[in-house]
Amino acid sequence: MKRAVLISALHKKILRWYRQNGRELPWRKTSDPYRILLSEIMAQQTQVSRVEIFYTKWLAKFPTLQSAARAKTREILLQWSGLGYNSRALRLHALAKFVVKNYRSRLPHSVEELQKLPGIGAYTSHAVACFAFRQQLPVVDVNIKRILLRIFGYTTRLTDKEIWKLAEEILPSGKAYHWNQALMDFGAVICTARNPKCAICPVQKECASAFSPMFNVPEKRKKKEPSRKGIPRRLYRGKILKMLHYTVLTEKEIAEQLWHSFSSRDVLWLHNLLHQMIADGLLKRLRGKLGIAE
DNA sequence: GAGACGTGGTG
DNA sequence: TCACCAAGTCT
Repeated sequence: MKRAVLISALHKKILRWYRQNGRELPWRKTSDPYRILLSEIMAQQTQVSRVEIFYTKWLAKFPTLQSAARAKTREILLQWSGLGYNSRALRLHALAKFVVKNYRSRLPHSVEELQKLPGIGAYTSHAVACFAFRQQLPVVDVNIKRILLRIFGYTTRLTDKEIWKLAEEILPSGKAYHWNQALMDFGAVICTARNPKCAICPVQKECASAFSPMFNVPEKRKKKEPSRKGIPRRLYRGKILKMLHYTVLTEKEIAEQLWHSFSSRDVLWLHNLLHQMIADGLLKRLRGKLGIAE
């Protein structure tokens, strides 16, 4: 099949699938760049079904970029609590303050300017430029990457640059918004990471990997993450942050809440962890105790 | 560029 | 059960 014919078929079939099966998501009904940005930040490494809940709660508390900019760090972290990757909340807070102060509360439109803002990388900058400002740009997230690699049958590793180039090449003229949204839904529902639904896939005939037994083989074995007493370090960070939402504690008091018994080496380990959380802007020291950052 | 970063769902 | 996975970014 000629490439142009293949791409045309993909456009037609995937866009039709999307019209019939696309998810109804709150940020697809708004043109407010702040709301669209919020949804994209929240969706980073987070399932959309969980984002919806936090998105609604957040907007009830911080309906505008200005209101988020004015908020205390404690309120920001409290609203984010439970969603994960708490640094995203801090970066969004910093972004809001910066844009209110330097850009008259208006988000920049260009990918280049967006990407200078905290918490916005390649994916989010393109997503905001396309979804909020309707620019004809490709978007590459984990879904779209997976779909493209499968359909075009790439077995060798592609660099990020090559994937983005491919995404740009197949962008249907004038339909970037719906195409990008369609691909992400398609990846979440049909072309899933494990057990993709090839049997009901609308582009089964166009796909180089349909029914491939190579699915379900993890790409790379993840190296074990740092942990203490069998509990990953990042879980400690989450627990500690929640502990300190409404109070301040000494390092010893934190240790007592974490562990039934602990050694001096455990205390040193905890001290270093807290030091890192302070460096990350999550916590601060006050009168010998730890609390949420200002 | 590999590793760190939260939390909850899933096969 | 438990390792993988989820609209990535930063260092």
